[in-house]
Amino acid sequence: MPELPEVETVARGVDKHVRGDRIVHAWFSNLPQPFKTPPSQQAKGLAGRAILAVHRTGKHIVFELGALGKESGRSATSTKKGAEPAGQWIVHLGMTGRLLVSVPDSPVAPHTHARLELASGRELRFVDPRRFGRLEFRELGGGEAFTAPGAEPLTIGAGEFAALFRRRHLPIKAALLNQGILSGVGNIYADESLFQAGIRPRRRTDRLTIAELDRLHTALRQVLNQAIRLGGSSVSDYVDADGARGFFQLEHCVYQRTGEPCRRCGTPVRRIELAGRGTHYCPKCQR
DNA sequence: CATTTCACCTGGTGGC
DNA sequence: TGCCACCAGGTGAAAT
Repeated sequence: MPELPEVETVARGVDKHVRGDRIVHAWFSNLPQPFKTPPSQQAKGLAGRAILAVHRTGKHIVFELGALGKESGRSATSTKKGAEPAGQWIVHLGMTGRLLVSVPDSPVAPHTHARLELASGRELRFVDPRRFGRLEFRELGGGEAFTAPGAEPLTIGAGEFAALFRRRHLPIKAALLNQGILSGVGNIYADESLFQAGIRPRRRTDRLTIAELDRLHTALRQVLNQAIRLGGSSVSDYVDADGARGFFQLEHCVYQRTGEPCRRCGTPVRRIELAGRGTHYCPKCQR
């Protein structure tokens, strides 16, 4: 489910509900799959922490956590401004992960792998049927704060953007999906931005002109920003922190529209396989 | 090295 | 109704 716009939507929603709250108790399933840090270690690490803020980096949701101990840190510690995060909880949603803010007595969905009980009485739940998601806890002694490996698509400039692709020899779609180059772009927004830019997914990055890379830079940011405004794409089961669906799927021009007429020229949308992923494009509008 | 393929999982859909 | 093939928002390890 989750690419940059969906992850951004979830992170904003979670932040709104849990910023300033405190984790009273954390429960984790004991399956091997969705844990980058062993569940027992996460449970111990999270209990008692204040949640300072929640934000997105690439496709990761990062919880900035306060220092442990000092019950109800109201007195002495409250005066120091901008407390440094002492730990981080990092959530990657994989394909089917959901992060939901619930009331504690609401029914627990199948495939719930984490439940964080909060001081406010709310409960934060991580649900992930396919278990491609990842949960990680980091103690921040000195450094080691999480950073996404690739460039942020929404803030990168046109020149830097073009430079990312200059001397590579892979299809542009494969490059867009590579998180080490750009972080946050996935299958939907790769296809949609290439359509907006009029570029075929198989074109090799080192054969694209500066003008084409400029178009792609503009198209990508435009597509991502509009998707964020619409709360992301709910293709099958994606929902935000409140369980609400997004609406950008109604704006898709090519993604999962195989055989349907191109919204611009009417030519049937074509589907190929590229980099192991279903890839959709208009053979007339994209060259 | 850089690039490509495949395994990791569950569930929904559509054909027969 | 059941069975089966195929598809799905991602990514790291293995192969080329």
